[in-house]
Amino acid sequence: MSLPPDVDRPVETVERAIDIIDYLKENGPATIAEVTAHLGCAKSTTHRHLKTLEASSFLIEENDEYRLGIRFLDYGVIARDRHTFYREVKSKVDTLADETDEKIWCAVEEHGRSVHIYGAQGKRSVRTYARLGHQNYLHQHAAGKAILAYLPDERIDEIVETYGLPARTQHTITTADELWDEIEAIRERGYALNIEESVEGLHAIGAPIKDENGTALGAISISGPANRLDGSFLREELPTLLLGTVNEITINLAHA
Amino acid sequence: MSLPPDVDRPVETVERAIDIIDYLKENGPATIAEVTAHLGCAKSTTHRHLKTLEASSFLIEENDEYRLGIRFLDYGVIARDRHTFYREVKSKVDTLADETDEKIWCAVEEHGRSVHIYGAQGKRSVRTYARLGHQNYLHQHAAGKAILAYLPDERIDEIVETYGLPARTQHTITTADELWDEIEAIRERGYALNIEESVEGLHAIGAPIKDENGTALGAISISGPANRLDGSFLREELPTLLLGTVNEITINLAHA
DNA sequence: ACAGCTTGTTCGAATAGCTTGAACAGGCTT
DNA sequence: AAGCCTGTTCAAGCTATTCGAACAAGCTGT
Repeated sequence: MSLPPDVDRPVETVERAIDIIDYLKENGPATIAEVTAHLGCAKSTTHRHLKTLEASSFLIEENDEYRLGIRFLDYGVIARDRHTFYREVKSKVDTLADETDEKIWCAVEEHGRSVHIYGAQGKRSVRTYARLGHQNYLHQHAAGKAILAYLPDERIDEIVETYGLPARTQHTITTADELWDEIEAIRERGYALNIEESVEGLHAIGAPIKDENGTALGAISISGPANRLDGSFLREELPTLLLGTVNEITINLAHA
Repeated sequence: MSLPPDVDRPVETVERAIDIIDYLKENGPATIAEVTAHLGCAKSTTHRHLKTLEASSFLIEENDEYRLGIRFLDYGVIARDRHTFYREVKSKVDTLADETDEKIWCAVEEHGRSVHIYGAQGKRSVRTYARLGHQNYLHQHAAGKAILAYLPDERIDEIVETYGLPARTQHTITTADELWDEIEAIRERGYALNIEESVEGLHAIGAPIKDENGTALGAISISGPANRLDGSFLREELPTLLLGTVNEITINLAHA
């Protein structure tokens, strides 16, 4: 139910419009001809679709090229602001960034994947592929694994079955057995570690934000270079700090 | 050309999908029944549309209600990052916020309206209706007026004709004559003032970021309470600071 | 406990409208 | 000036959307 549904008879015309949007997202601004070649339909069809999407400012035409409109930000920001704990989390994430000087992310789960809804950088924080709004596989990073470990077991199975366990580095968990061992460990510790599983040379720690039933709503992670985030700093100091923060958030949520 | 086009024969099925998305944006999560009532079509039609949009994670179903997916953030952030000067502007905006302790916004123009693509708050900064991604009328605020003043005259006419000059407060400019006088003044000064024209008790100053032809690509604004942003601070110190920053950005853009 | 209300979902038939492909207008280059 | 690109328009055909009824399932209240 919380995975993208297999629709029996989807609205194909809308699927085509989404295809256009996704193409422009992946490939940047494009001409009608380019989009037509991608869709494999008549040029006039593409034209009509592009103009329809442009009328709502989802697309913008510039020099005979179409690109995504900044309008998408509006929808995204509204979706984010409506998340119950976004406001709660934002200030705590900022504080953590100040205290640790590292990169902090807050991620939520949607359709069995994680999306970064807020990030704050400390003074020394690294820049990785991670980006606001970016979708990730749950098993590939600290916040995702923290979320995964606090979902119902059947849900975990569903997710693994749907998406598989694609690798990102040579340290990424790629088998169900490894994953269940890891989940076991996370549940005992209360937090997840990412030891170069998403990016070579990057370590991270993640802890879940749970609802009243103990199910994960999202997670917060601290990430930084492997040499700096290591030893007792990674396995004692940071966990204490992070779990404290997450605990505060959970309590505030329970009384909201 | 840079206004939302009047499409002769739009793809009505896509327009319906957009209508659904807009409804959820305005009204928050809704059930199929509620969306159906809004659309005025058969329940099965709504169902098929919702499921199609959910399959692409644009919508998320939770407890028999549909809401906007955080996925929109992804598209919005990508659209923003592709703007030539976003990176350039971001660090400067952060610096301005530190230096002034006030709220700084960067806006770009799309389809004759302005969209906030980045904002930074100083320690004392106020919170207004302004929001990341929010669309505004150009004539209603400082950044918008700064953009408007540095568009070609015909373009200004087009925009006024399309959107009119709706008021927001009793100080908002509402006639074309007033607007042209204001534009004249902005062009002479090099920056725009907003004296309670968007929010009662709020003053702001805005300056344009121009391309090599002198046409506005966007603008940066500083806003704060009327009592603090006033007198020589508003009309001398802040303009010097803002125009300096904007000038730096323009130079950097010219050599990018 | 059962009836009556919801809710979401499925399916066949009809027709609305999407797609097509050709033709047109305009701007470049050759 | 001819050719070849663009983007755009239009009529005709047929696909796919829409409709409305029927179904399953979950509540509510009698």
